[in-house]
Amino acid sequence: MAKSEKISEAVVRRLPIYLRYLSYLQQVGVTTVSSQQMGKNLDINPAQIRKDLAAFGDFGKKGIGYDVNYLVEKIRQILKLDQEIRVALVGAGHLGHAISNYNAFLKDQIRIAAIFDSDPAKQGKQIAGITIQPLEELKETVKERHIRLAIITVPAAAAQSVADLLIEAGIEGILNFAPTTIRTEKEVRIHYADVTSSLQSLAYYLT
Amino acid sequence: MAKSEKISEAVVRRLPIYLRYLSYLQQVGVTTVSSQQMGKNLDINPAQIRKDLAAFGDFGKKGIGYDVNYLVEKIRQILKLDQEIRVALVGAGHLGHAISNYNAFLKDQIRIAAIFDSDPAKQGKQIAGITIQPLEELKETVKERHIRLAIITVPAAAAQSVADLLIEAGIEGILNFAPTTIRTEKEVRIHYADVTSSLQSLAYYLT
DNA sequence: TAGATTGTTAATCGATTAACAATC
DNA sequence: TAGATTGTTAATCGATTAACAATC
Repeated sequence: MAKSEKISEAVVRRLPIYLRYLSYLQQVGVTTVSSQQMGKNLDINPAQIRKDLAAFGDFGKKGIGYDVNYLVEKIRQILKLDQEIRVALVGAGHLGHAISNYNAFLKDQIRIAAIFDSDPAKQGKQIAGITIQPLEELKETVKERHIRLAIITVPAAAAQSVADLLIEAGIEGILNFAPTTIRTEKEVRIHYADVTSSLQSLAYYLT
Repeated sequence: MAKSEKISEAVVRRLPIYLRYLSYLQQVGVTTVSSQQMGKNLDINPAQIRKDLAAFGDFGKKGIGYDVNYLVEKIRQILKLDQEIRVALVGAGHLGHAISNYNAFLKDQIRIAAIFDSDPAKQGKQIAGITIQPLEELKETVKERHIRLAIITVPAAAAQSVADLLIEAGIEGILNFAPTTIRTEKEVRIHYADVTSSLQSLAYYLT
C-alpha cells in the first residue's frame, strides 16, 4: 500500500546491498528473513530497511518477515536487473582489464559488451573475448549493440571528452573511475568510483 | 574563527574533490579562486564549499577568495596527507595489480608498502617492485613498516577474515573492494568501493 | 569608494530513527 | 491465542541552501 513517493539516492544505494545479502541467503538456503536480521548483518537500522522496501511495495508479511526469493525478484525488478544491461568500457589499461575480467556482474545480467581505447597498439587485441575498438567506432557500436551504461577507466585528462562522446552516443549512465568531476547538461546519471578520493578521505580518520 | 564542530562524513568526502580541483588550478598557474568558481566547476553549491572550509579555519579573504597554494596546503594537513601514509594491499588479483600500479597516490604521500596474497604461486613474485607475501606475515609486516591503511581486493568470501586479520594487526582504516559488508566492533573506519553495487544502482536510473 | 566575496546565521529540506497499531 | 514483525506516522536528527553583515 506504499509507492509513488520520490525515491532518494540513499535508498537506491542501499538496494544493491540488500540484494547482495539476500542472494547470499538464497545460496545458503534461508527462505525467510526479518528486517532485524538484515539490519544486524548489514549494519543498517531495521526501520530504515523496512521503510526503504515499503517505498516500492508491501513485500513483507507482518509477524513473519520477508520471503527471500520473492524479495530478490522484486529488488532485481526495481534495479532493472531483470533484463540484460549492456555496458561499454572505455580505457583498456590495468583497471579496465581488471574490470573486464571481473565477471561478478554476469549473474546480474550486467554485461560488458564493448571495449574502447585510443591507443592504436591496443586496438584489435582482445580482453575477456571482446575486441578493443578505437573511439571513432564508439557511437556506432553503442547504438548497434544497444549499450546503455558506460565505465570510464581512462586518465583524468581524457575523462571529460570521453564522457562527452558517450553522452552524445546516447549512454544513460556512467561509472567514472577517473579522478575528475564530469560536467554535462544532459540528463545523464554519473557515479564516481575514484580510488584516490576514497583513500584520501580514509586518511582523515587516522588518529 | 570557526573550528571545533563535529565534521560530518559528507564534508570529509568532499575535501578530496576540492583538493583535486585546487591541484589542477596549481598546475595551470591559477593562484586565487572563489567558492563560486569552485562550485561551478565541481557542481557543488558555493555556500556549501565555504561552510565546509570554514569548519576548519578562516582560509579565505573576503572580497578576494581563496589562495590556491595556501588552501591546498591546509586541505592536505586536514586529510593528513602532509605525512607519508603507508598502505597494505591484500589480494594480488587483476584489481590488486591495477591498484598497485596506479601511482596517482604517490603525490599525496599515499604509498602501497606491502602486498599480500594467500596463493603460494603468487608469493615471492613482485608487483610494482613490491614482493607478494603470505598472509601469515601480515601482522608482523604491518607493524614493522608502520602501515596504517589497507585495501582489500580479495574475493567476497575471504574479505571478512582478511579484515579481521588487518584489524588485529592494528590497521586504522580499510578500503574494501570486495562485494560484502565487513563487520567489526573495533574502532576501524571502513570505506566501500564495490563496482557491482555502483553499477547496479546506476541501472536503477535507466529509463 | 564600489564591487566582490567570505564566514555565519537562519531557513529549508531531506534522511534516519523510534514507536506502535495492524496483523500474520 | 501469544509472539513476532511489518508498514507507517511522528519525532528527531543532520545536511544543504539562502541571505546578508562584515570586510578585503
